Amino acid sequence: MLDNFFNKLSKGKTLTEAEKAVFGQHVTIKKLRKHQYFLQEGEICKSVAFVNKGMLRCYLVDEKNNERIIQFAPEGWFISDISSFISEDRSNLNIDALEDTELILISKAAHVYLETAVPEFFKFNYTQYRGAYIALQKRLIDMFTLSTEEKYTKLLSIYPDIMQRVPQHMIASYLGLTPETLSRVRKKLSVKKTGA
Amino acid sequence: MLDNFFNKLSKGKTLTEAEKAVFGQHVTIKKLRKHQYFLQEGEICKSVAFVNKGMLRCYLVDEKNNERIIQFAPEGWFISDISSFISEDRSNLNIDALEDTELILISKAAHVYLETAVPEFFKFNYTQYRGAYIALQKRLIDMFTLSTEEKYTKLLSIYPDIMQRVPQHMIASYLGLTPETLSRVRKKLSVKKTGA
DNA sequence: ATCGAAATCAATATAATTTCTTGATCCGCG
DNA sequence: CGCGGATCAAGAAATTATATTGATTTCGAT
Repeated sequence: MLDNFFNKLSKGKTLTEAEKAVFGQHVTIKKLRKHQYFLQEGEICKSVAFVNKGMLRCYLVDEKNNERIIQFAPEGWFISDISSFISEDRSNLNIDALEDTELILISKAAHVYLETAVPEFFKFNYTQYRGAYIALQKRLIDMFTLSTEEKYTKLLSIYPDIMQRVPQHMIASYLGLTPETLSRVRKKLSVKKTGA
Repeated sequence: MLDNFFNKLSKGKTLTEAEKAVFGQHVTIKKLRKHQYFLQEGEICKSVAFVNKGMLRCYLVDEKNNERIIQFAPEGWFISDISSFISEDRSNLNIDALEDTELILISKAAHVYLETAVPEFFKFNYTQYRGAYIALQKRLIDMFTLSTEEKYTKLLSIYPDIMQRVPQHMIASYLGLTPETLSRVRKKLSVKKTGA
């Protein structure tokens, strides 16, 4: 059940059976159907979720009422509104399932406990946040420097798997484009390849 | 905003403006998208919902993993797992939205308060439960005594509106039939009408 | 034991909804 | 001005949900 989770955590090192057991006791499984929310605007985010199966998206709703996608999270990824999780105030993000999904939830208490009880977990989180920070910074820079076309092709090359599973209009939303514009960019690209 | 709600409550009598204001303070609005849960198995039901717009269904999942629909709730109806609401233990029912829906939620504290503060509300609930009890008893009797065909036609005649808005396989589930069987019953009926 | 009502299994048809594309037009900015 | 992209509107294409049908099986009541 928790195998994917353990593999992810112990990348490189291995967890002892005792440590695995500790996780087993502090973690809960939750299944979401497609479209179901993990977190809704206004709620306090009570846990960090490891995606064991399926896929989620994290988005916010802007003034004009369109959904702006911040992040996708397929199997093997963690997702949460860390800000809300840590400071325990109301989230302005929404996180919902793009497919039927299975999550492994780590509550705040569990999180705190596990970080001390399993040093490996602490280190893991450290690496995780640092990595996430770096990735986000890159994304920000790309947003400033790349052309729309480049943003899209780069995205494709980094997450080809995700891009296949997600409807185009969500990719557009992730890139900050309208679906129409993305459709046209794709057409242009395919012409490039096909033609001379 | 709360007009439908007040109309329903004050059927016959009229609420004073003061009373309406009291309601306004103790009640919250919640919007659900199609498919979204109001209550999920395992949770404690924290409020009674008045359906202001849209429609919900209440169902349980049986041993064989099929959904058995207990109740539909279109606009103007109340829905909740009263058992869980009153005794505050985990529900084994699921309630979700069949359409985009707007609910008016009455928390337990609000419910208790309002019943004393607004005698009209107390009486209303009294009538409501009594009526619900009677209706349920009738349904039970019908389940025992009517043929499948009769159950279906009776359902149609009592809730023609609901039957139109709900997919057939859910009606089948409500009647305890497979979708195939219901489809055949309907065919037989239409032949009856059309033919000689 | 057997008849009939309904379940089950499998395939297909139909309908509804989502997703994608395209054209026309407009808008802001360097 | 001219470019990149938004907006609006209409269709097309694809996917998913819903409904029907036939063949076969199960099971309780006669």
